[in-house]
Parts: sequence; structure tokens; C-alpha cells
Amino acid sequence: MISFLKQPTICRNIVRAKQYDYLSKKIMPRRHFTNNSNIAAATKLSSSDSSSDYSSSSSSSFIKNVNVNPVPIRTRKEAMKALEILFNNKEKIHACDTEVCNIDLSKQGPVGNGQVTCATIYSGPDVDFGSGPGGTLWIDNLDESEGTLHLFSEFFSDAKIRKVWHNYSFDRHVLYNHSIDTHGLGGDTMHMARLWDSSRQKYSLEALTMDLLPDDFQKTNMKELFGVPNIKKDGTEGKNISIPPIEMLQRLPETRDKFVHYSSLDAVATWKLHTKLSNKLENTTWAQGQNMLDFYKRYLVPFAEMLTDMERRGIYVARETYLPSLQLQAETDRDKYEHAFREWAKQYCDEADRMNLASAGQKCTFFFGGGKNKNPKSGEPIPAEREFKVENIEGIVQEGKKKPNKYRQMKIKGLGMPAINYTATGIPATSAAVLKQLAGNNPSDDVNPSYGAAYEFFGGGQKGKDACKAIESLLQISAVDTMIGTFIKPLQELADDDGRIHCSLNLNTETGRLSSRMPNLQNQPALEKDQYKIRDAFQAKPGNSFIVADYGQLELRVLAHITNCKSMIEAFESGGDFHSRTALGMNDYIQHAVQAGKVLLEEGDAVGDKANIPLLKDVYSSERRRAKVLNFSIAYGKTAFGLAKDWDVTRVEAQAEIDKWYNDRPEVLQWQKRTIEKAKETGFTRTMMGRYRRLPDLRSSNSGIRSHGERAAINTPIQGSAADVMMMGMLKLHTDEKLKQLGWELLLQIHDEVIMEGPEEFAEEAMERVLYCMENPFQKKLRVDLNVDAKTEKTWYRAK
DNA sequence: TATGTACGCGCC
DNA sequence: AAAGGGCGCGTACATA
Repeated sequence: MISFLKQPTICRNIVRAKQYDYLSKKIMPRRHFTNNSNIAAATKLSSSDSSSDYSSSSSSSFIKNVNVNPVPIRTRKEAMKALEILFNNKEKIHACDTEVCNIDLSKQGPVGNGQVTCATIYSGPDVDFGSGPGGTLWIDNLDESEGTLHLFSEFFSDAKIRKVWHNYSFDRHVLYNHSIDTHGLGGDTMHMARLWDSSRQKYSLEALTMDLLPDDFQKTNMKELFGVPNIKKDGTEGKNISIPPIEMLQRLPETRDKFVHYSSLDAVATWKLHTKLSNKLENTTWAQGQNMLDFYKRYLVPFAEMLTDMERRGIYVARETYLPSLQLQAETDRDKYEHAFREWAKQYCDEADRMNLASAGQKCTFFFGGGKNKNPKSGEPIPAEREFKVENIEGIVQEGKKKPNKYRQMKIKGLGMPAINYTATGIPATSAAVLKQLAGNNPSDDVNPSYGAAYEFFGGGQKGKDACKAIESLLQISAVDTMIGTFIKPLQELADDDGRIHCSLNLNTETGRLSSRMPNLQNQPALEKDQYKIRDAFQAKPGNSFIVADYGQLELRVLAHITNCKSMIEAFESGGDFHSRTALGMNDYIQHAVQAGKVLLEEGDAVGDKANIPLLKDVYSSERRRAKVLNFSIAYGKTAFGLAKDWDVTRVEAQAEIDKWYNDRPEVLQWQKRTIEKAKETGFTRTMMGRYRRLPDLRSSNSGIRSHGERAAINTPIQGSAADVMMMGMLKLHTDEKLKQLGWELLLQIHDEVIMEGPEEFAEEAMERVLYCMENPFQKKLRVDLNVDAKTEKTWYRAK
């Protein structure tokens, strides 16, 4: 039997730790409250000598050694003078930054949310805005100065004037909230830093400034500058520090000057970082006679600008006409499953009604507490019972107390079932895969039920059957909860007044893929798993349609191209179903069956008198499925150990399958060896378009980490090159004159798939162009053709 | 009360 | 000693 149990890995935890580090920065950018305090920088700044002539603030002692000489712009007259200087320096690079209020970044994105309280511009050490060369412009846009910013609209929207930003997407959107449509992206220091070194932990302006700019130019974070201790109930100062709202810092006389200095400094830091990063990229080879800055400017800058267009557009979800009924249906289902499970569990657990079915800890104790289960890491037995805190809705009064407490302890006793699998920390896992093993594949089927481990444990018979059915209900509860909590609800909450969702599309991955946040639109339930048809909520406007186009086997085609593998190239050249062909190559008896005309390789063969012959994928479906798994596993660097676990076969058997795969494709094995070798020498691996991924893990003393690095060394060229193909394809789609003329625009990208929206009447015409653009992302052809499948429909669900 | 960690799960 | 790459995010729970 195939098991899908996933082993916990230390690698995953390493990667995860990094994600959180990064996320805390992403969720709370520099404008927000909770930046980590930078004690080192603060100490350095406050202890250095006061040679600065910065004199506009009595509280400026915080920032002594960085002189930004801000020129405040509050009136039309001042703005006109500044604009004249800006336009006289058209050819220069201008670093810009905004400060924003009225936005809660933990709940909403910048499209349609947030107002700019001020903007700062720094145009380099030569430009003099009136405070001497190298001063900054500080454009006030609050209170009586509101509207000043808009006077600069022409400057921001001029495509010929290069502006550089840190996290351009955010600024572009908030400026658009003031009807300022920026163009002329000169660079985004966040993207440049990612391109220069994609394995950094932090990409915040602060972290980059600290690491890349000289010690005498450093940035102090907001918490350091403006943080005030929270006042506790008793009136004393608490330990937590919060930052007053932006608009308050800008208004209050005691913080105003410091704030002006702080925000101006961000623009200066961005400018200096841009210079520094340009230099670094310039000194990195891209291709013959060209450097990474060339690559950045030619592809990544237009790509980044395009991503903000997509974010701004958003995608419509039927928040009012569809999602609520969907939610109701899901909640009804949930209640049904919940009732079924609790009724069963009551027989074994007094507090079954109060158990939190979303708690892994409680489920773990209930099923696996006691018995012979031991933590494989620590050797400790799993406790036979545990207490959990629950709300005291029963109003139980504790002994010796007069009134009931708000919370009470609830005891769960373990059934002592043998654990199926363990988490990374050595606790019995209660994942869906584990519960599935307990319940069996199909315990509720009337005709042909199949039961899992719980059947035997409860002594078989009716009791065993009931247990399996109950656990299946529990499984359903988790599944439905995920649907409601991760998809159905957030989609409704995040839609704007027009029902459109504006996720943030980030260039923040190690491999060059995009990621999507708030919400993540790249993990919406797909196909069969989309039991509630959530993708039907994504709809085109009346009169419009979607085109959903995806690359078929993109990564495998890329693998074939990169490795120049004869057998793979041939398989793709002959067309048809790649996985069937792999299965054919790996099993003699399938070859015989095909040669004897007993089965057909693929659907295209079912013509004329062969129409009634069955297909390989139907007759040998398990072989094909295995071949498919193997195809992907090898691209990811899976080992015989992992494959053996997945397939529930011995390691030797798994290795034999792998060997058979490589036998037909020796170039792949050679390439993998060569690539790891080279990565160890150079410390990096590269993609087709020449992007680098540094792999410091390859030099780790921890062999687990090292192996992870080796797998990354061979996976990144595949995944990253696939991302390259997609990026180039999207740039073609974006710049295609015909598509523009027909009114078709990109909305989303899901790694190997794009969603476009446009007038229904031109859908067929547009589709032709879409196919052409995506199939020809490069001037040069790859060694295998790219296969694009496109469909036009009214909803995302229907277009698959 | 706020924050970090662990677990688990959705997608390609 | 671990044992498939890349993501984002909701929930529970421990800790400060």
C-alpha cells in the first residue's frame, strides 16, 4: 500500500526558521510597530561624537552622524521650486520613500488602503534642494499640507525619470491611493538584494543598510527612536514598547523633527543601497560580456513593475453571490461530522464534548496517550492522560472557591493506540495521513468498506467499524475546517468594495519563483480536492472571460533541456503522455503489451480500428502513477529511503526502480553529479537565465544540512529555470501589442499557470496569442518544445 | 497580553 | 545522521 506519511525533517525546520525571520519583516515593514530593536546600531549612534551640524531638532542627538538636511515642502510655491530642481536633474537616480497611516498591515494590503503622510526624495550627493548638495526633499502631505504630494504627480509618473525604492510595490499602491500612478521604476533594492544573494535571512532596509553600508551610515529603527513603554493598568510602565501612530509622530512638536529626519534617512539609505547593490550586480557575471545588473534592468525591473500592475488589478471573487452559501454548506457538513465524532468519542472520553478537535496535542493524548508509545527522541513514554485548559462554560466551581473560574482544567485519558508516525519533536503525529491509517481508506462504504488500524484495536466487529467511521469523521472535520478557515473566510474578508482581491506577489524565493500573500492565491484548492468548488468563486467580470493557460510538465521539460537527455527529449518530441512513456520504458511487460497491440500508449493512438483498445494509463494505472511519482521525485533529489517509505517497499526495491529510471536517462545522473560537484567548488548553483543561488549549506558541518544543500543544488536549476521560463512568458504576454489591443490582461500566476482576463468576444483571438507568447518565451528554442494548454471560461474552476 | 514555536496542510 | 524542492498561513500552546 502506498503511504503518504511525511517524515519530519530537520531541513524543513531550518528552512522554516528562516521563513519566520523573513516574514516578521514582511508583515511588519519598516513603517510598522514591531521591528526588532537594533541595540548594536543604537549604541553605536548614541556613543559617537556629535560632529553633526544637524540642528533642526533638540532631540536629534539620536542621529548624530548622518546628515540628511531635509528641505520641507508644504506649500505650492515650495513644491514648484522643488519640481524645477527635480526636472533639471531628470537623468539622475532618485530614491523615494513614503510614510503611511490608516493601514493595518496585518489585516490589509496597500491596494486601496493607507494614506501617505509624507514622501521623501533623495537624488544623490550632487543635487541641492536648497539645503546644500546632498539634501533631501521632505514632502508633507498631512493636515494643511494635504495635497502637496499630488503636485509631484508628474514627477512620479514620468516613465523616463528613474526612481528607486525599497519594496516598490507598497509605495506604488499607496501613492495610487492619491491618484498618483508611478512609472519609471529604476530599481527596487529589495529585489536587487535578493538577486545578489537569495539566501540572506533579512531583506529589510534596516538589515541591508547594516550589512552593506559603512558604519558611519546607519539607520536606527522606529522602535529605538519613537518607542514608548506601554502603560499597565496600575499606571506603571510595562515591558512592552509600542510606537505611536505615524500621523502622531509627524504632528507632535516633540517628535516631528526626528520623524522628518528618520523618513528622509530612508530615502538616503535606499539611494546608497541602490548604488552599492548596482555595483555588486555589475561585478557579477551574467553571460558573455554582460553582468547581473544588465539582467536586472532588462528583465527584473519590467517584471517587477508588471507584478504591481497585476496586484493593482486584483481578481474578482463572488463574495456576495457565492461564497456565503458555500460557507454555510461547509459549516453544515462540519457540524454533521463533529456530532458523529463526539458521539463516538463520548464512550471513551468523559470530556469528548469539550475536546478541541483542532488541537494536535489533545488528539494525540486521546488516541496515543499511554500504551507502549514512547518518544523516540527522548525515550519518555507518552503520558496516559493530560490536562488542558478550557473555558468553564459549565460553571463548575472549584473546591474551596465560591465563584466559578473563567477557565477550568479538562482531563483527557489516552486510548493507548499504537502510534503510526511521529512529529519532528518525537510526539505521535495526528496528521491527516495518520488518521487515514487509523480509519482506513473507505470505512463508510456500504458495498466494499476498507478499515484501518483502529478496526483491530477496537476488537473488530461493530466496535471496530464504528471507530473507523468516527475517525474518518474527524478527518473530515479537519479538512472542512481548513477549507473554511484558510480559503472561504479570508476570501470574503480580503475582497475590496468591488469584490476584488489584491494579493501581494512577491519576488522573495530562493529559486526565483513568485510567492503570493494576503491572501496566498497560489494554494487555492485545485481540481478534485476542491470539493466545495472554491475556484468557482473566482470569476470574470460580466462581458469578460478568463484564459487559464498552463505549461505541461514544465519542470520535466526543463530537466530534459538542461541535461540534454536523449531519452527524455525523444519522449517529449514524440508527444503524448510523458508519464505513460516513462512507465513503458520501465516495465518490459508493458512494452510487450503495447507491441502486441493489447494496449495503446496514449489517447492520440485511439483512431480507426484501434478505437476500442484500452489505454496504458487505464490498464497500467498504478505503473503510470509510480512513473509519475518517480519523475518528480528524481527532479527533487529524493532518495531510495524516502521512496521506499512512500511506496511501502524495501529500500533495495526502491533503489532498483530508481536505477531503472536512470538507466534510460544516464545524462540526468551525470548532470546531477556534475552540478553538485560544481556547486561545491563555486558555492552556488544557477538557473537557465543565469540567476545565482548561493548554497552556504554545502559547507555545513551538519550532514543533514549539507545533503539539503546538495538537493537544492540540483533542484534550483530545474525549479528556478521553470520560473525563468514563466517570467519570460509573462513578459511577452504583458508587452504583446495584440493582447493589449484586445484588452486582455494578466491577473495571476501560479508557478506554471497564468490567469488572464479580457473581453469574452476576443477570447479565441487572445488565446492564440497567449499560446504563442508562452510557447516562445526566449528568442532561442529549447531542446524540447514547451507545451501550453489554454482554456477560456467564466470561472477559474471551469477553466481547468 | 503579546510573541515565538510547532504542527499541519493548501498549492506547484 | 537524515532520508523530495519551493512557498504562505491558521491554530494551538508555551513563554515572556
